[in-house]
Amino acid sequence: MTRWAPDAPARLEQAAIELFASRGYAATTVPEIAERAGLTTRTFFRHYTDKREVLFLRERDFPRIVSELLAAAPPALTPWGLVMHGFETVVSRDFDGWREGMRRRRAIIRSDPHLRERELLKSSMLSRAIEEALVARGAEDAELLARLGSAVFDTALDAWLDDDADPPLLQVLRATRARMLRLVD
Amino acid sequence: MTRWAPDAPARLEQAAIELFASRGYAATTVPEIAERAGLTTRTFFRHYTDKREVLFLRERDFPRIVSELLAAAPPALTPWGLVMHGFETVVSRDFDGWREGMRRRRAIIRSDPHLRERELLKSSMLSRAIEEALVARGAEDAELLARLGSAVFDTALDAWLDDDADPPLLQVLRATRARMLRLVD
DNA sequence: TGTCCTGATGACATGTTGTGTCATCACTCT
DNA sequence: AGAGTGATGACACAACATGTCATCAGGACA
Repeated sequence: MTRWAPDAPARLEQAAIELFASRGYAATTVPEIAERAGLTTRTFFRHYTDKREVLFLRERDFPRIVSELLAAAPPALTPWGLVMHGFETVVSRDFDGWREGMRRRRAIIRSDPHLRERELLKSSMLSRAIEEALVARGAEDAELLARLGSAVFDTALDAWLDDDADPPLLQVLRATRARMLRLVD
Repeated sequence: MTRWAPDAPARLEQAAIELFASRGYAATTVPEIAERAGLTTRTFFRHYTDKREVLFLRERDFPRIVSELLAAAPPALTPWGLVMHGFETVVSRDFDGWREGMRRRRAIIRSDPHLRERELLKSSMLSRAIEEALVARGAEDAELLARLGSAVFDTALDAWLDDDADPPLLQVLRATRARMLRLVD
């Protein structure tokens, strides 16, 4: 047990989500978030580089996770199969059950372009991690593959969050991948 | 002839590019940019909502242009053909010749995550415009098509800027589209 | 038991970004 | 000539973000 209440980052995240949801992102200030978490403004900025970042605590590990996943994947896969294998694995492990929380978070993010911007940067960093993992395995066209994979994944995620029937995300992802094949020529 | 020197937005853009290039994005302040353009800080923020935006003056018209292009495209095209038709048209009209300017701008944008973020938002807004144009023409899977198109376009643009042989962007775009077909399964 | 070290936090100061508000002044329209 | 328009200047100010030093609980170790 440490001297301070533990998990300052998580407490700040929780306080921020509550305030953003109730009075809006732009209308809540960092001092307000810090106070609700029982901390000071300065401490907020020690854990998060800026006000937007507090909504993306979970995303911090994504690039590393995907990177490890791709490095450990079966060697026989095609490059595109490898990319989709990574997404399918992480999706089966980490996503189902979080749907409601993700919906709430998405509603906040959609309410402000600054948050949308940060979300796009996170997605782009994930794409970059995929690209590097592909290069490490000697694949060609890593940049294009990573971007296409991200496009399919992001679209699947949106469809999953919008679908009130709440199917498994893995199923939506595979369907989106198949849709893509039918569309392009 | 107006009372003030014309083209305040363009002058601010020019001043900003010069300062960003010489001393870096983070190290130049808005008052410095404004002074170099012969204007005040307050006037800078009248023309640009924030410091990042000054690098994206040209992007303002993109969504409208693509939108009009897709609305006026031949009706016989497949949805994917329509998306790529839009990119191919705009690319042939507006891009060749700007390569050096775009390379300089890209170097600045890559130097700072805040600028990269804004660039991603612009790309996303373009994608959204494509999606809406597709919906207006009654296409299915508009979101996925727009995202895939953007992925191909962004990748082609990067390859074009990196290729010292300076081929026509249209050619690079078509090659990227073809590469994509070979990759996915 | 006492001392030193460590690391998270608080306290304070400060620079930068972004906005609200009102005044100014050249130009235009009538 | 006088009223209206619209871009800009001037000023005030809130919020964001960072640098720096002080504080203080707990662990390591003699």
